[in-house]
Amino acid sequence: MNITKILINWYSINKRVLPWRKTKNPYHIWLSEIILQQTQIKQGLPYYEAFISKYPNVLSLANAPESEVLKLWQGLGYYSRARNLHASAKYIVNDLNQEFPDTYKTLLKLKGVGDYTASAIASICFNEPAAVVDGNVYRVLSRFYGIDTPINSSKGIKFFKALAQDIIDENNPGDYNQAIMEFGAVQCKPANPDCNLCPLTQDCVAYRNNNVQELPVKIKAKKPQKKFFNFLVFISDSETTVLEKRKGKGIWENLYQFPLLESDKSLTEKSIKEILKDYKLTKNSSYKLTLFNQDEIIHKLSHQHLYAKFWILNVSELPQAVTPVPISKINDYAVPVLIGNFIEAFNF
DNA sequence: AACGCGGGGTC
DNA sequence: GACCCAGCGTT
Repeated sequence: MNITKILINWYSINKRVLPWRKTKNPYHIWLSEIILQQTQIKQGLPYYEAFISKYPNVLSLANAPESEVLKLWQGLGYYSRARNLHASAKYIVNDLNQEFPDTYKTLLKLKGVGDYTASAIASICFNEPAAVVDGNVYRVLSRFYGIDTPINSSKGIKFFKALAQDIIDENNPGDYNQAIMEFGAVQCKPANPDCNLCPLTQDCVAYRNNNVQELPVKIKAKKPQKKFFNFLVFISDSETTVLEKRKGKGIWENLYQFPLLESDKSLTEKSIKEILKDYKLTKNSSYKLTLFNQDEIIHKLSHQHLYAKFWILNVSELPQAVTPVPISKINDYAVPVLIGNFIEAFNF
């Protein structure tokens, strides 16, 4: 038996029961695929349920405000996925008359849908033989065929896509695609795969060469940068605070945070007070400054390590030119996990 | 071709 | 600490 048939057989026996495996509704499949980009099933599953429940179809998603979509996405990370999901829903409703794209080529026109996601939707929903290549597929193919071309080089990306396309089951592309991914997730795992109960060992080159653990090869990422974040948590006598919407291209675009002082190194109370002189805080310029966390909170992201301090700033009135947020409404705003954890811990 | 983008998980 | 996860868009 060849690898294609073995994988499909294995999948028919071993596949996990998941809500998006009960449907071919392209809206549902699309939503699941966006949520699962760079995200494990365990983490994404509750978000899928919440989105299906709140937005049962593409029209309801398109009609929602972006702020509400981001709030529902809160905690999942890679927030451009939520913004692009929402923008694409509007595109489908406004430009495509609510008709979901049904080919690899037209699916690619959706923001946030690249080669992987277009192939997944086209194959699962529309039976188009487009091979998916995700982290699982790279691992299974690099080991089975013994290929040490780096999977994140342009050469590797092309090579593995062509290889996957070569072995796809043209008559059953959706099941084949899901089979090889599920196999990578459950059997051919990154660390300590149990090759003793693997149905592919007969022809697995890495198994024969005893270098399963060395594959796939990946060009190493550079180390994350350190950044120092000082948040100013205003609390006025009338129980209001200040949140600002993050703009620009960096992390957490369009999410909310307390006013931020970013620096190259840790700021002291003295330097915070120095900066506050320029704020013209209140009519009588009196305030009380308290550091909430004596030790910096270290928030680790893939590309940055954030060292955060939350400064509580009790004032009689908020500064001019800010929109006050009633503290009672603070949980209506989409915030990064770092901010959300603080709000929960501080308990206002 | 290289980089930025989150947060949770394993080993 | 290193690495991974149903990747994508930008430069």
